[in-house]
Amino acid sequence: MALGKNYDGQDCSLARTLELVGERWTMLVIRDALYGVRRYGDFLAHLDIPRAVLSQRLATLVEAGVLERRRYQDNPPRDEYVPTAMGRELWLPVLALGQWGERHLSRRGTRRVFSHVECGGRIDATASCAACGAAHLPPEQVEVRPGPGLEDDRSDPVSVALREPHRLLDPLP
Amino acid sequence: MALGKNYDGQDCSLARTLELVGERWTMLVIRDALYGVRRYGDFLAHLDIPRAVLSQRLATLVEAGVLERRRYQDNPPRDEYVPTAMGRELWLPVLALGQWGERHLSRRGTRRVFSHVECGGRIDATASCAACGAAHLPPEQVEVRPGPGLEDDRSDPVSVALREPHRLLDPLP
DNA sequence: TACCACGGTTCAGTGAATGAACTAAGGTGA
DNA sequence: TCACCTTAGTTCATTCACTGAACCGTGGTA
Repeated sequence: MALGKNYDGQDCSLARTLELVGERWTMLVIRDALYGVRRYGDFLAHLDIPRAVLSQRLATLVEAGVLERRRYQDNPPRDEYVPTAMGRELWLPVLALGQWGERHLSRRGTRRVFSHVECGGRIDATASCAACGAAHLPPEQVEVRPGPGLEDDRSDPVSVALREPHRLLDPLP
Repeated sequence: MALGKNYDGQDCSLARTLELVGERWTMLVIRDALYGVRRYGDFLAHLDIPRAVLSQRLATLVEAGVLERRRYQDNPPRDEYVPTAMGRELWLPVLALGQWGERHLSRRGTRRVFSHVECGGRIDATASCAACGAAHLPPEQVEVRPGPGLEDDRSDPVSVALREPHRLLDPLP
């Protein structure tokens, strides 16, 4: 979203949520973080987002407790951004929005397939496994792989890595 | 969201979805439509949204097939905006986002309680009934009522009407 | 005839997004 | 030692969407 991020007078959890994650690019940053993207440069390469906007979004999400900024090496000092428990719970709305788009906005086939790591069953828009019936699966138990409708010719390393099947939240190689 | 609505190069259903429903105000318009708001003036009164933005959002949503514009009286000619099947399926992501906000951004208690009309059980973020176990309930089977955390002192007729328990999609009185 | 309700459109001003250029800290190779 | 590279930003002029107030048009109503 953007431009005046406050929906004053809306005593509604949805409005509060959108003030935080409804700005332009924010939800895509969160999706990438759930996919295992952690470094500034990787978000940048994969999203084609203006650097200034990325910096601002990451700072906002860290301050809100959705992402944690964590030092992963000292020489030179480098930080990575990792979803907190609060951030991991955004998995459900992110999935629901994406699945809605798959159903209604995709003329080609499925772009990404989500499956339950334990049984291999497909996962639906409520994060439940069609095969074993497990409901509301957390991202740690979900694997993504490209579907037949994915038409992704991007050659940056992040896009290439995301074309390999991998478990959600697992950091990119 | 807003400002340059296209996330070019993102071959992702989430990005496609956000191009449509991720602009600023759009998701709140959809929420209101699911709550039973149908008329231009009612959206306007309840959301405090600039008229020009509301007009543009309604037009976009109608063109995309999320809302249907429907004549409800001829003298004078008046139209209303009603969610299509496609729009009703946005219930799940809208609920998931709202419930995330209830859990993580609400210091007071629950603002709105969703329950299963058939059994009265509470509904969770995946639209499943905690009491009878029915999963992925459609909005027609869900009732909203104010929760203890709702601190809504708005006095416009729409806010007043929405403070009464009512079934989703049922038009306001 | 005057006025009102509803559903918009128009427009000047504001402020966020964009994208290119620049900065800074630190490592690497010759 | 010097030049150069990588990563992670910041700065800044430009563009463009949002804002809010004013205006418009249609069709009742008093």
